Amino acid sequence: MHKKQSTEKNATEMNASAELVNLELEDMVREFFVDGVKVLGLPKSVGEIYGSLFISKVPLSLDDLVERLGISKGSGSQGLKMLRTLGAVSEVAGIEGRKVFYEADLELKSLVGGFIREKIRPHLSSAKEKIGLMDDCNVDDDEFYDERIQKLDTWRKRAGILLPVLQKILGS
Amino acid sequence: MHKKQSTEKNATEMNASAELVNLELEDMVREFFVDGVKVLGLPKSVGEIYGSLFISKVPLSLDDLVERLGISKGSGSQGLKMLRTLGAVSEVAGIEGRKVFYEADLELKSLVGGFIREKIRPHLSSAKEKIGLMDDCNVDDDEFYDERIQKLDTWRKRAGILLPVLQKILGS
DNA sequence: GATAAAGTTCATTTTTATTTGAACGATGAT
DNA sequence: ATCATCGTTCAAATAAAAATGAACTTTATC
Repeated sequence: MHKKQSTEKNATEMNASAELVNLELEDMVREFFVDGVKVLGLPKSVGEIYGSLFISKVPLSLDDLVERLGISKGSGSQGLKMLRTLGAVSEVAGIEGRKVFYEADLELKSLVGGFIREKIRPHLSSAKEKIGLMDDCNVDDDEFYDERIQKLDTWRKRAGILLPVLQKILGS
Repeated sequence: MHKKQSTEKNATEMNASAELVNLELEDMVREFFVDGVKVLGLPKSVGEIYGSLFISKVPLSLDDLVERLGISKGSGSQGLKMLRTLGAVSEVAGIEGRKVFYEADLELKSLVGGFIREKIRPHLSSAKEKIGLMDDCNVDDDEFYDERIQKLDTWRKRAGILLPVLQKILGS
C-alpha cells in the first residue's frame, strides 16, 4: 500500500507547483485568526482552519488541513462543521472525486450574521425567558428587586437593538 | 477564640434583619450573570460576584461574598480585582472598620466602557501591528496576499468605528 | 455487493483555564 | 511593639474545554 497515491493532486502540491507560497505570512495570518476566534470564544482549531483557508490561494480539503496544521481528522472535521454552521466557509462545487474542498467566506456581512445567529441570538432569547421567570419569582412585588429586574430587561432590549446596527456597520 | 466576634454587623445579618430576602430570585440573578460573563470570556466567579452585588440590597464585603458563594478568599479577591479594573463595582465609602464594602455599578455605559477599554481595544491595537508586519512580510508584493491583508485591515477599521457606536447605543 | 476512500462521532486523553489555600504583607487596635 | 484582621499573591490542585484517534457510517467505484 502506498502512502500517497491518488489520481487527484492534493492542494498542497497544486500550490507548490503553481506559485511560490509565503509560509511566514501564512503563519502570521493563521495566528491572527487563532487570536481572533479566541476573543469570540471559539476553539483554536477553528481559527487555524479559517486562517488557512483565508490565506490559501486554492480551496483545501479536510485532508489538506489536517496535513498542514498537524491536527487530527476529528478536530478538523469538527472545526469545519462549526465553520459551515457559522457560514464562514463554503464547499467548492465541481472539484474532482468525492473529496470536498473548502474556501473561506470573505464577506464580513455573513460572518457577522452567522456569529450573531448562532452565538448571540440564542443567549438573548434565553435571557428574555429567564427575566420573565425572575419576575414570577418576585412574588411580594419587592420594589428593589423589581427595579433590578427591569434594569436587566432594559439591558437586554438594548442588546437587541444593537445587533442590527452591528450587522449594518460590519457588513457594509 | 470566637468564630465570629466583631463590632461590625456583617451584611448578611443586616439583610436578614432588615428585610425579607428572596433567595430563589438571588440564585436566578447570579446564574444569569454567570452565563453572561461566560459569553464575554470572563471566569464564572466574576459573574457570581457581580450578580451577588447586583441583586444585594446592601453593599457586601469580600468576606460576605466568600461566605455566600462558597468560594475561596483568593478567588473572591481576584474576581473583585477584575471587576474593579473593569469599573463594574465601586467601593462604598464610609462604612465602619477597615473592611471594604462593594456595590455593583449599574451604569451600562461604564460597564461597556470598561469592557471595551480592557478587553477589546488591546486586541484592536495588536491587530493593527500584526497587519503591519504582514505587509512587511509580503516582500514580493504578491497581489493575492496583498488583497487579503487589505481585507483584514478593512475589517479592523470597521471594528474600530463600531466601538463608539456600541458605547452610544448601550450606554444611553 | 465488495472494497476503499471520505467523513463523522464520541469516549478518552491532553491541554488550558480557573480555583484553592497557605504564606505573606499591610494596617489598625490595644 | 504585638496581635489580630483584612486583603493579596502565587504555586499547586481542580475543573473545564479542546484535541485525539479508533470505531463507525456513508458514499462512490469497480
